[in-house]
Amino acid sequence: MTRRASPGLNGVTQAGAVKTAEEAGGKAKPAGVRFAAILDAAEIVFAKNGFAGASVREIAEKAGVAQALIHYHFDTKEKLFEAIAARRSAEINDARAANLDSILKSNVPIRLEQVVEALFRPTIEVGHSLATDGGGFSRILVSIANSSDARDQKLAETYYDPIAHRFIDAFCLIEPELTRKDAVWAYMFSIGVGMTMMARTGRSTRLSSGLCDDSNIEEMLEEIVVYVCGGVRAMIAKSKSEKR
Amino acid sequence: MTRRASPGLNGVTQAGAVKTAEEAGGKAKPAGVRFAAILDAAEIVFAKNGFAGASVREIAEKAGVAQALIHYHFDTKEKLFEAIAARRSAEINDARAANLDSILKSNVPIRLEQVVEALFRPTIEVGHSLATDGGGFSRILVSIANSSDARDQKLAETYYDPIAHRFIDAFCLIEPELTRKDAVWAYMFSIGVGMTMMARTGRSTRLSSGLCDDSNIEEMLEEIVVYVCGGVRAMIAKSKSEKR
DNA sequence: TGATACTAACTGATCGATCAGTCAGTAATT
DNA sequence: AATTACTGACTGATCGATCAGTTAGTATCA
Repeated sequence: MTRRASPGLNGVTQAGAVKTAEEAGGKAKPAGVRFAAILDAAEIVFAKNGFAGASVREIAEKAGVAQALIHYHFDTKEKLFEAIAARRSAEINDARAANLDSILKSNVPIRLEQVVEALFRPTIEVGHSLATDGGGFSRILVSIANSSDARDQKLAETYYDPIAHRFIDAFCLIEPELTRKDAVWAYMFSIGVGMTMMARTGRSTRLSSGLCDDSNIEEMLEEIVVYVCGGVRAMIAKSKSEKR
Repeated sequence: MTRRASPGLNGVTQAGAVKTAEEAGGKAKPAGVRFAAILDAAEIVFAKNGFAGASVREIAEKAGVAQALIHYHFDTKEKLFEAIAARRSAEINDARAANLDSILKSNVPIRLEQVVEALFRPTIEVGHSLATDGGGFSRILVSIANSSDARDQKLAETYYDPIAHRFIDAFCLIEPELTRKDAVWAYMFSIGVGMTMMARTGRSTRLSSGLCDDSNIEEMLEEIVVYVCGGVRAMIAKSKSEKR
Protein backbone atom coordinates (compact mmCIF):
# COMPACT_ATOMS: atom_id res chain seq x y z
CA MET A 1 0.00 0.00 0.00
CA THR A 2 2.68 2.48 0.99
CA ARG A 3 4.45 3.03 -2.26
CA ARG A 4 6.93 5.57 -3.52
CA ALA A 5 5.59 8.41 -5.61
CA SER A 6 7.22 7.37 -8.90
CA PRO A 7 9.34 10.51 -9.22
CA GLY A 8 10.02 10.08 -12.92
CA LEU A 9 6.47 9.98 -14.18
CA ASN A 10 5.64 13.64 -13.78
CA GLY A 11 8.41 14.31 -16.23
CA VAL A 12 9.80 17.34 -14.43
CA THR A 13 12.83 15.67 -12.94
CA GLN A 14 13.56 13.63 -16.01
CA ALA A 15 12.64 15.74 -19.01
CA GLY A 16 14.27 18.95 -17.80
CA ALA A 17 17.32 19.59 -15.61
CA VAL A 18 20.15 18.04 -17.54
CA LYS A 19 22.39 20.71 -16.09
CA THR A 20 25.09 18.48 -14.63
CA ALA A 21 25.35 16.37 -17.76
CA GLU A 22 28.97 17.33 -18.50
CA GLU A 23 30.34 15.95 -15.24
CA ALA A 24 29.15 12.39 -15.81
CA GLY A 25 32.43 10.72 -15.24
CA GLY A 26 32.32 7.78 -12.90
CA LYS A 27 29.10 6.29 -11.73
CA ALA A 28 26.66 9.16 -11.94
CA LYS A 29 24.84 9.01 -15.28
CA PRO A 30 23.36 12.18 -16.78
CA ALA A 31 19.83 12.75 -15.65
CA GLY A 32 17.16 10.94 -17.61
CA VAL A 33 19.45 8.67 -19.57
CA ARG A 34 18.46 5.42 -17.94
CA PHE A 35 14.86 6.62 -17.76
CA ALA A 36 14.86 6.89 -21.54
CA ALA A 37 16.82 3.66 -21.91
CA ILE A 38 14.04 1.83 -20.08
CA LEU A 39 11.41 3.35 -22.36
CA ASP A 40 13.36 2.38 -25.48
CA ALA A 41 13.96 -1.16 -24.27
CA ALA A 42 10.36 -1.55 -23.19
CA GLU A 43 9.13 -0.38 -26.58
CA ILE A 44 11.12 -3.10 -28.29
CA VAL A 45 10.08 -5.86 -25.90
CA PHE A 46 6.40 -4.88 -25.84
CA ALA A 47 6.39 -4.67 -29.65
CA LYS A 48 7.86 -8.13 -29.90
CA ASN A 49 5.82 -9.98 -27.27
CA GLY A 50 2.76 -7.86 -26.55
CA PHE A 51 1.85 -6.55 -23.10
CA ALA A 52 1.11 -9.87 -21.44
CA GLY A 53 3.97 -11.66 -23.16
CA ALA A 54 6.58 -9.12 -22.16
CA SER A 55 8.41 -9.42 -18.85
CA VAL A 56 9.81 -6.61 -16.77
CA ARG A 57 12.93 -8.69 -16.30
CA GLU A 58 13.63 -8.84 -20.03
CA ILE A 59 13.10 -5.10 -20.35
CA ALA A 60 15.50 -4.45 -17.49
CA GLU A 61 18.12 -6.70 -19.02
CA LYS A 62 17.80 -5.01 -22.43
CA ALA A 63 18.02 -1.58 -20.82
CA GLY A 64 21.01 -2.61 -18.71
CA VAL A 65 19.42 -1.65 -15.41
CA ALA A 66 18.20 -3.47 -12.32
CA GLN A 67 14.64 -4.65 -12.49
CA ALA A 68 13.78 -2.64 -9.41
CA LEU A 69 14.71 0.57 -11.19
CA ILE A 70 11.82 0.10 -13.59
CA HIS A 71 9.40 -0.10 -10.68
CA TYR A 72 11.12 2.89 -9.12
CA HIS A 73 10.60 5.06 -12.21
CA PHE A 74 7.32 3.70 -13.54
CA ASP A 75 5.73 1.96 -10.55
CA THR A 76 3.94 -0.82 -12.44
CA LYS A 77 4.32 -2.64 -15.75
CA GLU A 78 1.01 -1.15 -16.83
CA LYS A 79 2.13 2.43 -16.20
CA LEU A 80 5.33 1.75 -18.12
CA PHE A 81 3.23 0.65 -21.07
CA GLU A 82 1.12 3.77 -20.82
CA ALA A 83 4.24 5.95 -20.69
CA ILE A 84 5.40 4.45 -23.98
CA ALA A 85 2.00 4.98 -25.58
CA ALA A 86 1.94 8.57 -24.35
CA ARG A 87 5.40 9.38 -25.69
CA ARG A 88 4.92 8.08 -29.23
CA SER A 89 1.26 9.01 -29.56
CA ALA A 90 2.13 12.63 -28.81
CA GLU A 91 4.83 12.55 -31.49
CA ILE A 92 2.51 11.02 -34.06
CA ASN A 93 -0.50 13.16 -33.42
CA ASP A 94 1.43 16.43 -33.14
CA ALA A 95 2.80 15.74 -36.61
CA ARG A 96 -0.63 14.75 -37.89
CA ALA A 97 -2.19 17.92 -36.52
CA ALA A 98 0.56 20.10 -37.99
CA ASN A 99 0.16 18.46 -41.40
CA LEU A 100 -3.60 18.89 -41.30
CA ASP A 101 -3.33 22.52 -40.21
CA SER A 102 -1.06 23.43 -43.10
CA ILE A 103 -3.44 21.77 -45.55
CA LEU A 104 -6.54 23.42 -44.15
CA LYS A 105 -5.12 26.94 -44.09
CA SER A 106 -4.11 26.86 -47.75
CA ASN A 107 -6.54 28.69 -50.01
CA VAL A 108 -6.47 26.21 -52.88
CA PRO A 109 -9.15 23.47 -52.86
CA ILE A 110 -8.23 20.61 -50.56
CA ARG A 111 -7.51 17.28 -52.19
CA LEU A 112 -8.46 14.08 -50.40
CA GLU A 113 -5.05 12.59 -51.17
CA GLN A 114 -3.38 15.28 -49.08
CA VAL A 115 -5.54 14.55 -46.06
CA VAL A 116 -4.99 10.80 -46.28
CA GLU A 117 -1.25 11.25 -46.52
CA ALA A 118 -1.32 13.61 -43.54
CA LEU A 119 -3.09 10.85 -41.63
CA PHE A 120 -0.68 8.04 -42.40
CA ARG A 121 2.79 9.45 -42.97
CA PRO A 122 3.46 10.39 -39.32
CA THR A 123 2.42 6.96 -38.08
CA ILE A 124 5.01 5.21 -40.21
CA GLU A 125 7.76 7.74 -39.69
CA VAL A 126 7.70 7.70 -35.90
CA GLY A 127 6.14 4.26 -35.62
CA HIS A 128 9.14 2.65 -37.24
CA SER A 129 11.71 5.02 -35.80
CA LEU A 130 13.12 2.66 -33.19
CA ALA A 131 12.47 -0.29 -35.48
CA THR A 132 14.59 -3.27 -34.73
CA ASP A 133 13.39 -6.72 -35.69
CA GLY A 134 10.66 -6.14 -33.14
CA GLY A 135 9.09 -3.51 -35.38
CA GLY A 136 9.04 -0.45 -33.14
CA PHE A 137 6.02 1.35 -31.83
CA SER A 138 3.85 0.62 -34.88
CA ARG A 139 3.34 -2.96 -33.73
CA ILE A 140 2.23 -1.69 -30.33
CA LEU A 141 -0.13 0.73 -32.03
CA VAL A 142 -1.70 -2.07 -34.05
CA SER A 143 -2.34 -4.11 -30.94
CA ILE A 144 -3.86 -1.13 -29.14
CA ALA A 145 -6.12 -0.33 -32.07
CA ASN A 146 -7.46 -3.87 -32.42
CA SER A 147 -7.62 -4.88 -28.79
CA SER A 148 -10.76 -5.64 -26.87
CA ASP A 149 -8.87 -5.02 -23.65
CA ALA A 150 -10.17 -2.16 -21.51
CA ARG A 151 -6.69 -0.74 -20.98
CA ASP A 152 -5.97 -0.56 -24.71
CA GLN A 153 -9.36 0.90 -25.54
CA LYS A 154 -8.81 3.62 -22.94
CA LEU A 155 -5.47 4.45 -24.51
CA ALA A 156 -7.03 4.64 -27.97
CA GLU A 157 -9.76 6.90 -26.66
CA THR A 158 -7.36 9.19 -24.81
CA TYR A 159 -4.66 9.57 -27.43
CA TYR A 160 -6.35 8.93 -30.77
CA ASP A 161 -10.01 9.91 -30.59
CA PRO A 162 -9.37 13.69 -30.59
CA ILE A 163 -7.27 13.61 -33.76
CA ALA A 164 -9.73 11.16 -35.30
CA HIS A 165 -12.51 13.71 -34.99
CA ARG A 166 -10.34 16.28 -36.75
CA PHE A 167 -9.80 13.98 -39.73
CA ILE A 168 -13.45 13.01 -39.87
CA ASP A 169 -14.25 16.73 -39.94
CA ALA A 170 -11.79 17.12 -42.81
CA PHE A 171 -13.58 14.41 -44.78
CA CYS A 172 -16.87 16.23 -44.29
CA LEU A 173 -15.26 19.55 -45.27
CA ILE A 174 -13.98 18.17 -48.57
CA GLU A 175 -17.35 16.70 -49.45
CA PRO A 176 -20.26 18.37 -47.62
CA GLU A 177 -22.73 15.80 -48.88
CA LEU A 178 -20.88 13.02 -47.03
CA THR A 179 -23.01 12.13 -44.02
CA ARG A 180 -21.38 12.12 -40.60
CA LYS A 181 -22.16 8.44 -40.25
CA ASP A 182 -20.48 7.47 -43.50
CA ALA A 183 -17.55 9.75 -42.67
CA VAL A 184 -16.94 7.82 -39.45
CA TRP A 185 -17.19 4.49 -41.24
CA ALA A 186 -14.82 5.78 -43.90
CA TYR A 187 -12.35 6.86 -41.24
CA MET A 188 -12.52 3.57 -39.36
CA PHE A 189 -12.03 1.51 -42.51
CA SER A 190 -9.11 3.71 -43.56
CA ILE A 191 -7.42 3.15 -40.22
CA GLY A 192 -7.93 -0.56 -40.81
CA VAL A 193 -6.05 -0.29 -44.08
CA GLY A 194 -3.29 1.61 -42.32
CA MET A 195 -2.94 -1.22 -39.80
CA THR A 196 -1.92 -3.49 -42.68
CA MET A 197 1.06 -1.23 -43.18
CA MET A 198 1.90 -0.92 -39.49
CA ALA A 199 1.73 -4.61 -38.69
CA ARG A 200 4.50 -5.47 -41.11
CA THR A 201 3.84 -9.18 -41.14
CA GLY A 202 5.57 -9.75 -44.48
CA ARG A 203 2.44 -11.41 -45.79
CA SER A 204 2.03 -9.19 -48.85
CA THR A 205 5.57 -10.08 -49.89
CA ARG A 206 4.81 -13.75 -49.39
CA LEU A 207 1.48 -13.69 -51.24
CA SER A 208 2.98 -11.86 -54.21
CA SER A 209 6.22 -13.87 -54.38
CA GLY A 210 8.18 -10.70 -53.81
CA LEU A 211 6.22 -8.34 -56.09
CA CYS A 212 4.97 -6.40 -53.09
CA ASP A 213 7.46 -5.35 -50.43
CA ASP A 214 5.89 -4.28 -47.17
CA SER A 215 9.23 -3.12 -45.81
CA ASN A 216 9.38 -0.48 -48.55
CA ILE A 217 7.29 2.00 -46.64
CA GLU A 218 7.32 4.76 -49.19
CA GLU A 219 5.96 2.56 -51.96
CA MET A 220 3.39 1.03 -49.65
CA LEU A 221 2.14 4.45 -48.62
CA GLU A 222 1.57 5.35 -52.27
CA GLU A 223 -0.55 2.25 -52.80
CA ILE A 224 -2.48 2.86 -49.62
CA VAL A 225 -3.36 6.43 -50.56
CA VAL A 226 -4.80 5.19 -53.87
CA TYR A 227 -6.87 2.48 -52.21
CA VAL A 228 -8.09 4.57 -49.27
CA CYS A 229 -9.12 7.53 -51.45
CA GLY A 230 -11.04 5.12 -53.65
CA GLY A 231 -12.80 3.72 -50.61
CA VAL A 232 -13.65 7.11 -49.17
CA ARG A 233 -14.95 8.35 -52.52
CA ALA A 234 -17.18 5.31 -52.78
CA MET A 235 -18.66 6.23 -49.41
CA ILE A 236 -19.15 9.80 -50.66
CA ALA A 237 -20.98 8.51 -53.74
CA LYS A 238 -23.16 6.38 -51.50
CA SER A 239 -24.02 9.34 -49.27
CA LYS A 240 -24.94 11.40 -52.33
CA SER A 241 -27.19 8.74 -53.81
CA GLU A 242 -29.00 8.34 -50.50
CA LYS A 243 -29.66 12.06 -50.15
CA ARG A 244 -30.97 12.35 -53.67
CA MET B 1 10.60 -36.17 -23.19
CA THR B 2 8.44 -39.26 -22.89
CA ARG B 3 5.03 -37.83 -23.44
CA ARG B 4 1.64 -39.28 -24.16
CA ALA B 5 0.47 -39.24 -27.74
CA SER B 6 -2.35 -36.73 -27.27
CA PRO B 7 -5.09 -39.13 -28.34
CA GLY B 8 -7.60 -36.45 -29.11
CA LEU B 9 -5.62 -34.44 -31.61
CA ASN B 10 -5.93 -36.77 -34.57
CA GLY B 11 -9.66 -36.16 -34.33
CA VAL B 12 -10.68 -39.73 -35.03
CA THR B 13 -11.55 -40.66 -31.49
CA GLN B 14 -13.20 -37.35 -30.71
CA ALA B 15 -14.93 -36.19 -33.84
CA GLY B 16 -16.70 -39.46 -34.51
CA ALA B 17 -17.99 -42.15 -32.17
CA VAL B 18 -20.68 -40.46 -30.09
CA LYS B 19 -22.40 -43.80 -29.89
CA THR B 20 -22.74 -44.07 -26.10
CA ALA B 21 -24.24 -40.64 -25.72
CA GLU B 22 -27.53 -41.76 -24.21
CA GLU B 23 -26.06 -43.41 -21.12
CA ALA B 24 -24.30 -40.38 -19.72
CA GLY B 25 -25.59 -40.67 -16.21
CA GLY B 26 -22.88 -40.75 -13.60
CA LYS B 27 -19.30 -39.98 -14.38
CA ALA B 28 -18.84 -41.18 -17.92
CA LYS B 29 -19.57 -38.33 -20.30
CA PRO B 30 -20.37 -38.97 -23.98
CA ALA B 31 -17.24 -39.14 -26.06
CA GLY B 32 -15.93 -35.81 -27.28
CA VAL B 33 -18.10 -33.63 -25.07
CA ARG B 34 -15.36 -32.42 -22.75
CA PHE B 35 -12.95 -32.27 -25.66
CA ALA B 36 -15.25 -29.78 -27.35
CA ALA B 37 -15.94 -28.01 -24.04
CA ILE B 38 -12.23 -27.32 -23.71
CA LEU B 39 -12.06 -25.93 -27.24
CA ASP B 40 -15.04 -23.67 -26.62
CA ALA B 41 -13.71 -22.41 -23.30
CA ALA B 42 -10.25 -21.87 -24.75
CA GLU B 43 -11.68 -19.89 -27.63
CA ILE B 44 -13.35 -17.51 -25.21
CA VAL B 45 -10.32 -17.12 -22.96
CA PHE B 46 -7.83 -16.71 -25.81
CA ALA B 47 -10.13 -14.16 -27.47
CA LYS B 48 -10.32 -12.16 -24.25
CA ASN B 49 -6.68 -12.24 -23.15
CA GLY B 50 -4.61 -13.22 -26.16
CA PHE B 51 -2.30 -16.22 -26.25
CA ALA B 52 0.25 -15.02 -23.71
CA GLY B 53 -2.36 -13.51 -21.43
CA ALA B 54 -4.51 -16.62 -21.28
CA SER B 55 -3.84 -19.30 -18.69
CA VAL B 56 -4.52 -22.99 -19.01
CA ARG B 57 -5.96 -22.88 -15.50
CA GLU B 58 -8.62 -20.36 -16.45
CA ILE B 59 -9.55 -22.41 -19.51
CA ALA B 60 -9.87 -25.53 -17.40
CA GLU B 61 -12.04 -23.75 -14.88
CA LYS B 62 -14.32 -22.35 -17.60
CA ALA B 63 -14.59 -25.77 -19.24
CA GLY B 64 -15.29 -27.46 -15.91
CA VAL B 65 -12.45 -29.95 -16.20
CA ALA B 66 -9.15 -30.58 -14.47
CA GLN B 67 -6.22 -28.67 -15.84
CA ALA B 68 -4.39 -31.91 -16.55
CA LEU B 69 -7.13 -32.99 -18.94
CA ILE B 70 -6.22 -30.16 -21.26
CA HIS B 71 -2.65 -31.41 -21.39
CA TYR B 72 -3.97 -34.92 -21.85
CA HIS B 73 -6.04 -33.97 -24.90
CA PHE B 74 -3.93 -31.19 -26.41
CA ASP B 75 -0.46 -31.69 -24.96
CA THR B 76 0.63 -28.05 -24.84
CA LYS B 77 -1.03 -24.64 -24.66
CA GLU B 78 0.37 -23.88 -28.09
CA LYS B 79 -1.18 -26.97 -29.67
CA LEU B 80 -4.51 -26.11 -28.06
CA PHE B 81 -4.33 -22.69 -29.68
CA GLU B 82 -3.55 -24.27 -33.04
CA ALA B 83 -6.47 -26.67 -32.66
CA ILE B 84 -8.83 -23.72 -32.22
CA ALA B 85 -7.37 -21.96 -35.22
CA ALA B 86 -7.68 -25.13 -37.30
CA ARG B 87 -11.30 -25.73 -36.33
CA ARG B 88 -12.65 -22.26 -37.11
CA SER B 89 -10.38 -21.56 -40.07
CA ALA B 90 -11.67 -24.67 -41.79
CA GLU B 91 -15.25 -23.55 -41.18
CA ILE B 92 -14.58 -20.06 -42.50
CA ASN B 93 -12.58 -21.03 -45.55
CA ASP B 94 -14.83 -23.90 -46.58
CA ALA B 95 -17.71 -21.43 -46.65
CA ARG B 96 -15.61 -18.86 -48.50
CA ALA B 97 -14.56 -21.40 -51.10
CA ALA B 98 -18.14 -22.59 -51.58
CA ASN B 99 -19.36 -19.02 -52.04
CA LEU B 100 -16.63 -18.24 -54.51
CA ASP B 101 -17.26 -21.45 -56.46
CA SER B 102 -20.94 -20.68 -56.91
CA ILE B 103 -20.10 -17.18 -58.12
CA LEU B 104 -17.43 -18.31 -60.56
CA LYS B 105 -19.51 -21.05 -62.16
CA SER B 106 -22.41 -18.73 -62.97
CA ASN B 107 -22.49 -17.61 -66.57
CA VAL B 108 -23.51 -14.01 -65.93
CA PRO B 109 -20.68 -11.45 -65.59
CA ILE B 110 -19.14 -11.51 -62.12
CA ARG B 111 -19.65 -8.42 -59.99
CA LEU B 112 -16.91 -7.32 -57.60
CA GLU B 113 -19.47 -6.84 -54.84
CA GLN B 114 -20.31 -10.54 -54.91
CA VAL B 115 -16.67 -11.54 -54.48
CA VAL B 116 -16.10 -9.13 -51.62
CA GLU B 117 -19.18 -10.36 -49.81
CA ALA B 118 -18.07 -13.96 -50.33
CA LEU B 119 -14.79 -12.98 -48.69
CA PHE B 120 -16.21 -11.35 -45.59
CA ARG B 121 -19.56 -12.88 -44.75
CA PRO B 122 -18.19 -16.24 -43.57
CA THR B 123 -15.66 -14.58 -41.29
CA ILE B 124 -18.33 -12.75 -39.39
CA GLU B 125 -20.84 -15.56 -39.33
CA VAL B 126 -18.54 -18.17 -37.82
CA GLY B 127 -16.16 -15.69 -36.22
CA HIS B 128 -18.87 -14.38 -33.96
CA SER B 129 -20.67 -17.67 -33.52
CA LEU B 130 -19.47 -18.38 -29.99
CA ALA B 131 -19.47 -14.67 -29.19
CA THR B 132 -19.70 -13.89 -25.53
CA ASP B 133 -18.33 -10.62 -24.25
CA GLY B 134 -14.95 -11.99 -25.27
CA GLY B 135 -15.89 -11.69 -28.92
CA GLY B 136 -15.45 -15.22 -30.22
CA PHE B 137 -12.96 -16.42 -32.76
CA SER B 138 -12.92 -13.17 -34.72
CA ARG B 139 -10.77 -11.51 -32.07
CA ILE B 140 -8.33 -14.41 -32.28
CA LEU B 141 -8.29 -14.08 -36.05
CA VAL B 142 -7.47 -10.38 -35.81
CA SER B 143 -4.53 -11.04 -33.52
CA ILE B 144 -3.24 -13.79 -35.81
CA ALA B 145 -3.51 -11.56 -38.85
CA ASN B 146 -1.65 -8.64 -37.30
CA SER B 147 0.93 -10.48 -35.26
CA SER B 148 4.64 -10.41 -35.84
CA ASP B 149 4.95 -13.62 -33.88
CA ALA B 150 6.32 -16.59 -35.82
CA ARG B 151 3.59 -18.93 -34.55
CA ASP B 152 0.80 -16.64 -35.71
CA GLN B 153 2.39 -16.00 -39.09
CA LYS B 154 2.71 -19.72 -39.63
CA LEU B 155 -0.98 -20.17 -38.86
CA ALA B 156 -1.90 -17.41 -41.29
CA GLU B 157 0.24 -18.97 -43.98
CA THR B 158 -1.15 -22.47 -43.42
CA TYR B 159 -4.83 -21.68 -43.12
CA TYR B 160 -5.36 -18.41 -44.98
CA ASP B 161 -2.79 -18.08 -47.78
CA PRO B 162 -4.40 -20.72 -50.05
CA ILE B 163 -7.83 -19.07 -50.00
CA ALA B 164 -6.17 -15.66 -50.34
CA HIS B 165 -4.67 -16.72 -53.66
CA ARG B 166 -8.09 -17.77 -54.86
CA PHE B 167 -9.58 -14.35 -54.10
CA ILE B 168 -6.62 -12.54 -55.65
CA ASP B 169 -7.18 -14.65 -58.75
CA ALA B 170 -10.83 -13.63 -58.69
CA PHE B 171 -9.86 -9.95 -58.62
CA CYS B 172 -7.65 -10.53 -61.66
CA LEU B 173 -10.41 -12.43 -63.42
CA ILE B 174 -12.92 -9.63 -63.00
CA GLU B 175 -10.48 -7.06 -64.33
CA PRO B 176 -7.71 -8.56 -66.49
CA GLU B 177 -5.84 -5.27 -66.64
CA LEU B 178 -5.29 -5.30 -62.86
CA THR B 179 -1.66 -6.21 -62.29
CA ARG B 180 -0.87 -9.10 -59.98
CA LYS B 181 1.03 -6.74 -57.73
CA ASP B 182 -1.86 -4.33 -57.35
CA ALA B 183 -4.25 -7.24 -56.88
CA VAL B 184 -2.22 -8.46 -53.89
CA TRP B 185 -2.10 -4.96 -52.41
CA ALA B 186 -5.83 -4.62 -52.95
CA TYR B 187 -6.43 -7.94 -51.20
CA MET B 188 -4.21 -7.07 -48.24
CA PHE B 189 -5.83 -3.68 -47.75
CA SER B 190 -9.28 -5.23 -47.99
CA ILE B 191 -8.39 -7.72 -45.28
CA GLY B 192 -7.26 -4.75 -43.21
CA VAL B 193 -10.69 -3.19 -43.58
CA GLY B 194 -12.27 -6.48 -42.56
CA MET B 195 -10.21 -6.51 -39.38
CA THR B 196 -12.00 -3.33 -38.33
CA MET B 197 -15.19 -5.33 -38.35
CA MET B 198 -13.71 -8.36 -36.62
CA ALA B 199 -12.00 -6.50 -33.81
CA ARG B 200 -15.28 -5.07 -32.50
CA THR B 201 -13.71 -2.45 -30.29
CA GLY B 202 -16.79 -0.26 -30.20
CA ARG B 203 -14.73 2.66 -31.41
CA SER B 204 -16.90 3.50 -34.42
CA THR B 205 -19.89 3.73 -32.10
CA ARG B 206 -17.95 5.98 -29.77
CA LEU B 207 -16.56 8.24 -32.52
CA SER B 208 -19.99 8.68 -34.10
CA SER B 209 -21.92 9.12 -30.84
CA GLY B 210 -24.00 6.09 -31.70
CA LEU B 211 -24.60 6.77 -35.41
CA CYS B 212 -22.45 3.79 -36.32
CA ASP B 213 -23.05 0.50 -34.53
CA ASP B 214 -20.28 -2.00 -34.93
CA SER B 215 -22.32 -4.70 -33.23
CA ASN B 216 -24.83 -4.52 -36.09
CA ILE B 217 -22.88 -6.87 -38.30
CA GLU B 218 -25.24 -6.86 -41.25
CA GLU B 219 -25.21 -3.09 -41.59
CA MET B 220 -21.46 -2.95 -41.12
CA LEU B 221 -20.92 -5.51 -43.85
CA GLU B 222 -22.93 -3.36 -46.27
CA GLU B 223 -20.73 -0.37 -45.55
CA ILE B 224 -17.58 -2.41 -45.87
CA VAL B 225 -18.55 -3.80 -49.27
CA VAL B 226 -19.06 -0.25 -50.56
CA TYR B 227 -15.71 0.96 -49.22
CA VAL B 228 -13.69 -2.09 -50.24
CA CYS B 229 -15.09 -2.16 -53.79
CA GLY B 230 -14.23 1.52 -54.10
CA GLY B 231 -10.69 0.81 -52.96
CA VAL B 232 -10.22 -2.14 -55.29
CA ARG B 233 -11.60 -0.21 -58.24
CA ALA B 234 -9.17 2.61 -57.52
CA MET B 235 -6.35 0.08 -57.73
CA ILE B 236 -7.78 -1.20 -61.02
CA ALA B 237 -7.85 2.35 -62.41
CA LYS B 238 -4.25 2.80 -61.33
CA SER B 239 -3.18 -0.42 -63.04
CA LYS B 240 -4.91 0.65 -66.23
CA SER B 241 -3.30 4.08 -66.31
CA GLU B 242 0.14 2.53 -65.78
CA LYS B 243 -0.31 0.05 -68.62
CA ARG B 244 -1.49 2.71 -71.02
C1' DT C 1 35.52 25.19 5.27
C1' DG C 2 33.58 21.45 6.96
C1' DA C 3 30.12 18.84 9.32
C1' DT C 4 25.08 17.64 8.90
C1' DA C 5 20.86 16.60 6.73
C1' DC C 6 18.36 15.44 3.02
C1' DT C 7 17.05 13.57 -1.52
C1' DA C 8 17.05 11.22 -6.02
C1' DA C 9 18.89 7.28 -8.26
C1' DC C 10 19.78 2.84 -7.98
C1' DT C 11 20.60 -2.25 -6.54
C1' DG C 12 20.56 -7.29 -4.68
C1' DA C 13 17.79 -10.19 -2.47
C1' DT C 14 13.62 -11.89 -1.86
C1' DC C 15 8.54 -12.15 -1.51
C1' DG C 16 4.04 -14.72 -2.55
C1' DA C 17 1.51 -15.80 -6.58
C1' DT C 18 1.02 -17.94 -10.74
C1' DC C 19 2.67 -20.21 -14.70
C1' DA C 20 2.79 -24.57 -18.03
C1' DG C 21 3.59 -29.00 -17.62
C1' DT C 22 4.25 -33.87 -15.21
C1' DC C 23 3.04 -38.07 -13.03
C1' DA C 24 1.12 -41.78 -10.47
C1' DG C 25 -3.05 -43.54 -9.93
C1' DT C 26 -8.36 -44.19 -10.39
C1' DA C 27 -12.59 -45.18 -12.86
C1' DA C 28 -15.11 -46.77 -16.65
C1' DT C 29 -15.49 -49.11 -21.11
C1' DT C 30 -14.33 -52.52 -24.41
C1' DA D 1 -6.56 -57.49 -19.58
C1' DA D 2 -6.08 -53.51 -22.18
C1' DT D 3 -7.33 -49.06 -23.52
C1' DT D 4 -9.28 -44.58 -22.89
C1' DA D 5 -10.66 -40.77 -20.04
C1' DC D 6 -9.74 -38.38 -16.32
C1' DT D 7 -7.96 -36.31 -11.73
C1' DG D 8 -5.29 -34.42 -7.53
C1' DA D 9 -1.10 -33.40 -6.16
C1' DC D 10 2.91 -31.80 -7.39
C1' DT D 11 7.31 -29.61 -9.78
C1' DG D 12 10.62 -26.09 -11.19
C1' DA D 13 10.49 -21.90 -13.36
C1' DT D 14 9.06 -17.37 -13.83
C1' DC D 15 6.12 -13.63 -12.89
C1' DG D 16 5.40 -8.55 -10.96
C1' DA D 17 6.31 -6.27 -7.03
C1' DT D 18 8.59 -4.99 -2.52
C1' DC D 19 12.14 -4.35 0.65
C1' DA D 20 16.12 -2.48 3.18
C1' DG D 21 20.10 -0.56 1.89
C1' DT D 22 23.95 1.99 -0.79
C1' DT D 23 25.76 5.75 -3.39
C1' DA D 24 26.31 10.33 -5.06
C1' DG D 25 25.04 14.88 -5.29
C1' DT D 26 23.09 19.11 -3.12
C1' DA D 27 21.37 22.30 0.07
C1' DT D 28 21.74 24.13 5.02
C1' DC D 29 23.99 25.85 8.70
C1' DA D 30 28.02 26.36 11.97
